[in-house]
Amino acid sequence: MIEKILQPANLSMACREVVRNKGAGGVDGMKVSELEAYLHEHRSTLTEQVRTRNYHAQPIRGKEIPKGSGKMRLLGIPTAIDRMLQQAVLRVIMPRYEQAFSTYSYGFRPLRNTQQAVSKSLHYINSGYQHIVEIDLKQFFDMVDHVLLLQLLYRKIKCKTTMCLIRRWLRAPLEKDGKLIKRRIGVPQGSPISPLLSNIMLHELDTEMERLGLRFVRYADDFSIYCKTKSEAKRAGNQVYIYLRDKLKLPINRDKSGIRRPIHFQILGYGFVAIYQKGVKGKYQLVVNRKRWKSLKAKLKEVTRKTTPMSFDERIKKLHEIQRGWLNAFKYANIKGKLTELDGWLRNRLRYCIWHHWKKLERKRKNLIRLGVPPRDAYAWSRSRMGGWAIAQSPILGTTITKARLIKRGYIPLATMFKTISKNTEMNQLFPMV
DNA sequence: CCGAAGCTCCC
RNA sequence: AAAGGGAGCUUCGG
Ligand SMILES: Nc1ncnc2c1ncn2[C@H]1C[C@H](O)[C@@H](COP(=O)(O)OP(=O)(O)OP(=O)(O)O)O1
Ligand SMILES: [Mg+2]
Repeated sequence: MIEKILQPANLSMACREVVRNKGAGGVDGMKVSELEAYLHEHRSTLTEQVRTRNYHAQPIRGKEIPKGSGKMRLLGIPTAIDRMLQQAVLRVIMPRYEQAFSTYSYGFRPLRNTQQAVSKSLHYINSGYQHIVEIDLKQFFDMVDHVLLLQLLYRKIKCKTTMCLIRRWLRAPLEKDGKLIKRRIGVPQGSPISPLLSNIMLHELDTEMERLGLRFVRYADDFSIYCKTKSEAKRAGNQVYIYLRDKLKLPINRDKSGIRRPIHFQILGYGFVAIYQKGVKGKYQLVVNRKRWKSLKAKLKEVTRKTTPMSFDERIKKLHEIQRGWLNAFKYANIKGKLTELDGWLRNRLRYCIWHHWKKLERKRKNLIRLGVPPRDAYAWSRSRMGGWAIAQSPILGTTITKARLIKRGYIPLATMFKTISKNTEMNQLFPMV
């Protein structure tokens, strides 16, 4: 197996992956842009070192980054060379595991996405499984037990050299502000193979849940179990909790875990609301959760700030990029109404930018006249002492810089873009060609 | 089919 | 600065 890993073609592809990620360097300071040259020069000595098990993984560089809620996430950044070798290993061992993994596991896996996970969840809920055990593991990557993991790995990987390589990556110390820290547990958040390793660990959990006959969806360390009754849910949650604690040595995150009804359940950025319709009872549909709406709004706000120096066309272009990306991520949610609401707000933001862009009183007056305001009123409004945001919401801009005019100018509202995206994906599902 | 850039999302 | 795995979309080039 190690020969397959070290094959020139495999190494080159591994190298390319690392280079195109454009990540920062590790403890040796080698930039990813220098990696290709390094490989050309030292490929034979490197591969020989690996083959003879004389290759020693370098320490990983520790770097704290903020994660949403004021907490920090400790990244473990391996050197460019280690990242390349890990990519090479990954490309070889990933397929061997893929076939074994559960169909209900969706995170970190090729050809699988959040949409599939969420659809499965919605399907369970709408089939009457509405007591949901939600579990998130505490500090998941940091808590993975090396010994246990290596045992699990050995079941499939009999190649000593490959195992040796992986063991050394797990054992590699973490360098943080000049000090080397020994690690006995944890897969580094930042190593190319870590996500796969984490799935190998939790594959055991998947197997156990399947054995218990549970309906579940797992996305990395975030998983949910769907039950018909509350007592069933309690029992399932307890069994799984015990299994994680005793067999896998993984603690759960008590705040993010519990038993929920669909309306209070959130998964992968989505939420659920009851379908309000005659003759339909106990069915739910997908919406986007509050947090994601907030972050979208914040992003749109950022590019429609008068102080952000950008031309109107640049703003539109930027807005479209953000809109397209976000809408494609949530195209399966029922969010038309909310989008229309946001569109109203966004139009006012744009009016605000335009008004501010006119700057001079005279220009304001002339532009208002050009847009059909009687000269007297135009004069009065142009001298108004109201703040920009108040003006933007006032009827004067609403009737002059109209929705139609904004659209003519090239702006595509969220709701419109959403419709187009939905239509296209619908078409693509019917005719998967083109 | 391959490559570059950009944007979004999940963990 | 800040790493990684995965998914989606857009534009451009071969
Ligand atoms: N940028 C990232 N965002 C979220 N998770 C990441 C990221 N990179 C790697 N991961 C991996 C490592 C995490 O252990 C795992 C689960 O993420 P998450 O539940 O958000 O944090 P956590 O389990 O490390 O801490 P917590 O105790 O807050 O749940 O996903
Ligand atoms: Mg967690």
